[in-house]
Amino acid sequence: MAEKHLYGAVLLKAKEILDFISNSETAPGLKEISEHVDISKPTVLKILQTLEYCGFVRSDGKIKQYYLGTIFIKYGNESTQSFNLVKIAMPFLNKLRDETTEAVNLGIVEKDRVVLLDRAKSTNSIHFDLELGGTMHMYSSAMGKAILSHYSDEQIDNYLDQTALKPLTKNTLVTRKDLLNNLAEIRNCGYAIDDIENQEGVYCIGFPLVKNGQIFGGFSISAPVFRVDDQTIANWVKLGLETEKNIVDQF
Amino acid sequence: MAEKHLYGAVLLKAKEILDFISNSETAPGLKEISEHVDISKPTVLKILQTLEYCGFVRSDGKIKQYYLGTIFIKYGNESTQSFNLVKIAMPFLNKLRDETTEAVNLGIVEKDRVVLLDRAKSTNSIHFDLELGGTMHMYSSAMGKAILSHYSDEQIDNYLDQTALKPLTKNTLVTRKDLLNNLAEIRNCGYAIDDIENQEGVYCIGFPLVKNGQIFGGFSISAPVFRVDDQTIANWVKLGLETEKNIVDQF
DNA sequence: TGACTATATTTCCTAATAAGAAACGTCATT
DNA sequence: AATGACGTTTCTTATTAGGAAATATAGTCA
Repeated sequence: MAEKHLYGAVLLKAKEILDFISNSETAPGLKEISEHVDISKPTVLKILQTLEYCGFVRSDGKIKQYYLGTIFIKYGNESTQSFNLVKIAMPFLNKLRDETTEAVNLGIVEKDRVVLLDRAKSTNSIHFDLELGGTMHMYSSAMGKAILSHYSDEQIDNYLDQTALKPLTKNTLVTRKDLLNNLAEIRNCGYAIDDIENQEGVYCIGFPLVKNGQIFGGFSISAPVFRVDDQTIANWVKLGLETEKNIVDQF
Repeated sequence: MAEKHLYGAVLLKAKEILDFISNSETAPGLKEISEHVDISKPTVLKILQTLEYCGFVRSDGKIKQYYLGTIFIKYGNESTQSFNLVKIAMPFLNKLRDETTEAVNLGIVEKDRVVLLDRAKSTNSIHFDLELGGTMHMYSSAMGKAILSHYSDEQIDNYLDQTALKPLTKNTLVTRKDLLNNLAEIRNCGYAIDDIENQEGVYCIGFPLVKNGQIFGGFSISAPVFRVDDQTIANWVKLGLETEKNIVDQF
């Protein structure tokens, strides 16, 4: 858990607890939390009580169940709004969603992963939603590859040295060579294709957001693969590249 | 700050710091944070470093500026989704937004305040958005009054004893008598009106969500007052009451 | 109903952690 | 080159944290 000498042992424990609650399918109780984060029940209880006092968790029932507190809705919204990129890009991305009817996602890279900052939801009844604030690998996602393609050779090497290319679907690019070739193509054509490389059944086209050689984010159009054909792709690419230009001009 | 004997002094401090960052218009630095939360610079620094390690804050620049971390986008989304109410109500509220073109807000009460869980944004170019996760007083907001009207007399007394009725606009109901009369009306007609009582220029109609005598939330239609007239209100009330019924039936 | 089980909560003492004054770096500005 | 404004490090004392074991409380089943 710890790394070097970090102050605030309680904070690190609180983080473990919040993450565990966050990742639980069903709201956990004290015993379950205590077991999974490997901290004694009394300590976990005391931390949970303080977290609840702070509004970081809320609890229900006699045999208590813990949920993440509503204050995170506020914090999350503020984190999103702290990115100028979101304010600038979303109007264009909403328009792109209207034009394509498909989900349009906006992200940045943080610690080698793509973080989904905001999105415009698909208007189709059958669609996949990415979770806000969720993360994806760069190597498997359209947005990630679009961004990665604008890294320097050294940065790419660095990324690849630290990242295991695990297959997420049967199409995931898992060799350095395949990925590097793909990145060269992307650099050339200006957009990235994720043909069911990141998630079963999902096809994405990703675009980088670059100004003065500086990459500051990316966006993607995301659709169930059965709604995708060559003509559609050509249209989405055209619309996406226009959108990209509009966002970069405003930035 | 503290109340009783709470474990985790560092957590309480971290909360103060996060709240200060959250409430700052512009991203603050160490000195500014230290001064405002009244904790020494070294201590604040150490807490910030741990918060950054946890992903709770991110920082920029040499003279550092701190922002809320993107992990809160994830936590916030999960907090929202942990309410079944959101999953059930939002499809109906999106429909209501489409029918009215105005902002439709969904909330619950937490610690005597209305918390905005989710919303459907107005499709009009001129509109006010409530901030996700933001809170409002019950006494001044349509949603709050709609919910309060379903409290027992004792609960209402309790609320009023603990709450100062401060005027937020010139229309805010600031006397116990006026508010109690209004609550009686609301109980009678089934919806609440906020006629610029909570925020300048904003008119809202609020509806309670009640099942088996149990109030579990509320929603409101919210519009700039210049778009509101008697006929519009009558229509919104009708649509709102239908929506209310649909949501309660599903709950 | 009463015994049993599973979970939450409290107690209490030792070991570990936190706090902040003061000194030190670092950068930008003039 | 000097100034000022901030971030960072050091170090010592006072405070806080941790968890074993005991206790309380709710739910379940014979």
